[in-house]
Amino acid sequence: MKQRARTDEDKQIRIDEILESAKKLFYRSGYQGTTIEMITDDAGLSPAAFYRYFKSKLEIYRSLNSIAIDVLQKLIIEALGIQGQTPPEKLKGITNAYFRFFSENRELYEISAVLHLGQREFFADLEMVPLLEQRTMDLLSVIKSIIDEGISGGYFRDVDSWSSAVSLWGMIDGVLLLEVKESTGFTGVDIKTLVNQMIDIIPNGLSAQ
Amino acid sequence: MKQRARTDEDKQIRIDEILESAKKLFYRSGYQGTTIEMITDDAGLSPAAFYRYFKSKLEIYRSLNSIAIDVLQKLIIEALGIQGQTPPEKLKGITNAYFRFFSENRELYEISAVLHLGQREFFADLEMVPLLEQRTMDLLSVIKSIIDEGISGGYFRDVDSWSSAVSLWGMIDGVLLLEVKESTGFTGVDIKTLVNQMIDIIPNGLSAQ
Amino acid sequence: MKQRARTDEDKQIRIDEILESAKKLFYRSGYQGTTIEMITDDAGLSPAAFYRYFKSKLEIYRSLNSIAIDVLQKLIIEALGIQGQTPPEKLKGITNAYFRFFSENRELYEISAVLHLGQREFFADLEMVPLLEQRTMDLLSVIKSIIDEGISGGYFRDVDSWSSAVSLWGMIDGVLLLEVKESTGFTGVDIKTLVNQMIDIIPNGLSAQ
Amino acid sequence: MKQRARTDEDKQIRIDEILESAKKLFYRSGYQGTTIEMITDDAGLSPAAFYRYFKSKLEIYRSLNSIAIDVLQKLIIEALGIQGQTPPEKLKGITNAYFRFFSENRELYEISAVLHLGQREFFADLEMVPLLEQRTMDLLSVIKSIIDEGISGGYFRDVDSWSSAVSLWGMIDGVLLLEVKESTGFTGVDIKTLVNQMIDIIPNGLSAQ
DNA sequence: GATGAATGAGTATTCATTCAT
DNA sequence: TATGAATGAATACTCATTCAT
Repeated sequence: MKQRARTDEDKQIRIDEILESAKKLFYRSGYQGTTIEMITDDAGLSPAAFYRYFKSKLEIYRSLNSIAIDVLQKLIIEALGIQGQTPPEKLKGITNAYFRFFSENRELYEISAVLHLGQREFFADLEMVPLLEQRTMDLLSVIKSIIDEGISGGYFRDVDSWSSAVSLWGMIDGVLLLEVKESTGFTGVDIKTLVNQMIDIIPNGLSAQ
Repeated sequence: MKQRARTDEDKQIRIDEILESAKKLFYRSGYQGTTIEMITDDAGLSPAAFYRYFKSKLEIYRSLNSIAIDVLQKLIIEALGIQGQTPPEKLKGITNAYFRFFSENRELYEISAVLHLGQREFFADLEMVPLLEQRTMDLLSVIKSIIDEGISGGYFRDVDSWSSAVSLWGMIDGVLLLEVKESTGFTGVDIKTLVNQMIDIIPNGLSAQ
Repeated sequence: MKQRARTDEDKQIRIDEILESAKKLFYRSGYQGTTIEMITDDAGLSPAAFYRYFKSKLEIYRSLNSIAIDVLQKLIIEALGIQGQTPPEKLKGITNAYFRFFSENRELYEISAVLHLGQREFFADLEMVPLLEQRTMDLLSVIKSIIDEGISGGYFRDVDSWSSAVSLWGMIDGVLLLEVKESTGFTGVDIKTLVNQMIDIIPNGLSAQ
Repeated sequence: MKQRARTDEDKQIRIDEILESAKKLFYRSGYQGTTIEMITDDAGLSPAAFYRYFKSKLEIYRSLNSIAIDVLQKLIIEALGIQGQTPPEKLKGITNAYFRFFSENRELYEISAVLHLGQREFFADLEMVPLLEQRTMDLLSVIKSIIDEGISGGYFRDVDSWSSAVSLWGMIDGVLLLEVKESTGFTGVDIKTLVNQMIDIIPNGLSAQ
């Protein structure tokens, strides 16, 4: 039997342990492939104990999504906090921030960006969707305003800033997914190279002068 | 009771019916959300009959993946068959071919590009993965050779053609995923616009002259 | 493994076997006290097989209630079918019919009249309540019309026929419940005697002339 | 944290609080539907503390049964305490006393008369059952002696007093159960009317002179 | 004496797959 | 060949009760 969590601090530690186990296992085995028992085994608890800390499997999944969004947001804010950047530098900064999120928090990345693709079940959870959409909109707005700033500053040509922002977001995510799909393995190109390639193509394009 | 499949042709028809049902249902309900019984009900068969034609649920899923990649390959070959295209036109053609695959074969697209993300189970297969990888490599090689051709023909600047090819592939996929993730809905930008935006950005970049 | 139910007749037999097991066990152990496993063990099946025949535990419970009501109704119709009865004889006939239902179908009696007392859960099942209420109203209407007939025929004094009918129904049920509560045991009076006593008291009262 | 119960009096207060919570919750949610945690939450205690005062869930349920029968007995003694009543008046008094118990202590009524019907678990108790039976016998004896007194005093005809007593007890209970079963609702007759109807029928019967 | 964390034993239900006919 | 009945193995979640502090 696991030592009891007596203080509030102990309790938080216990919650964190469970979250950590769940994060690892969701990443490794997916949502459906992870059972409460796997999580509690990993955390050294009985399955029943899980329910003292989380009210359902979906709830812990949701918690991890929230955490993921917070982590990503913090990285992006940090990237934009550097003074005196030009709009192209800022775009590059955001791309790198997302890449950092991906590489330093791979488990959270997959949980928040990958696992629910094609799982209607999650979208049935009405609580989570608006949160995710709102956060995504926030990020897209930031990108849009950088593009606008770039256009009026003469850095970028006069593209439609909103659809460009959305499309860029998709492109970035798509490149990172290559690693998830293990395409980096069989193509023999590491993800960092691919991201850099994209960072080069997006502002400059492929065309010769 | 369904009539018996006596000839090989009958058998193929039966297989196709099952595949059709499975395709529809995997798309609609996801992999886990689709049961063998749902598939056989839809195809007008008994659950047991399923196992005469496919050895497991995973196997039919893999078959659909194979089909998907065949369809995509055919569309790409078709796009490249047009005579007298410049390399930029060819790249655009490939992008559009993939987009056609996405819009005209949405079910196959999701099955091959989305549903198994985050499902290790799928990748654990020893037989299927090399096949899929080989097919992907073929497509990437085509893109690479177009880029090479573009570079030597003075259309493109001197980028690394292989990593550019891989990275482009990811970018295209990422934009299409925006529709899957229903991001087109809440951002209010339709997928065609996003693809066009990308088709503009990839050769030309965002930068002003 | 149990022999398979191949024909429709076999299937009905299987359903009946399961119903029989469930009836016995619900009677013996109550609703909550009976598990699907107990039922299928008794019927010689696996728990999973249960769900081919009934969609849930509540559904089989509901089926048994329906059966109970049908049996009771048949007995009452039979009792009233005898020609040339006076209203007091008819009332006595109904009481005896209910008593027959009780003694010959004790399990169904408890399932339909006892088990759901004090279990809010059942009343949450919106499908069953109207059915039970409708059938009860039907029976009460029959009693009421007998009383009316008795009053106009000079057999009974001028009581309010509806509230008398309802109240009589309660009184009859209450006496039968004495057996359920095992009060007949420790009081040393058998249920038949108690019913007869009631059959004497209801028309004649306790008072001396 | 609840203050500690130091004196015996404190302890009794604590016990009463728990009983009060349990009474409310058993009535509201039934026996199975009530959890120890619900009770202790309501009483402002920890689950573990419950077990200092009661040895099990069943035990507190039984305690409430004991209390119920005490309350009922007191009301009946009170009813019979009125001087100069004839036997018919006494019988009516007892019926009204039981009705008062029902309407003024509805929670205890349901706990003692309803909730455990069909729950063998409850009757499996070796200690409680004799107590309840003894108390019931006491009440029945009182009724019997009133009937005897009525017979010898010329008020009642010469019925078997013991079986009449038992049967009357059942009839009274049956009418009250109509309210529990919510039959008063759909029949549109209130319980007071039904009880009065019964109070009229029992001495006088239905028959015309 | 009091707490609340921890758990064992349970429960209804699901589903890919097999097998008797 | 085709069927659909049958099932083993899961699996999320619950709750009375215990126990370390």
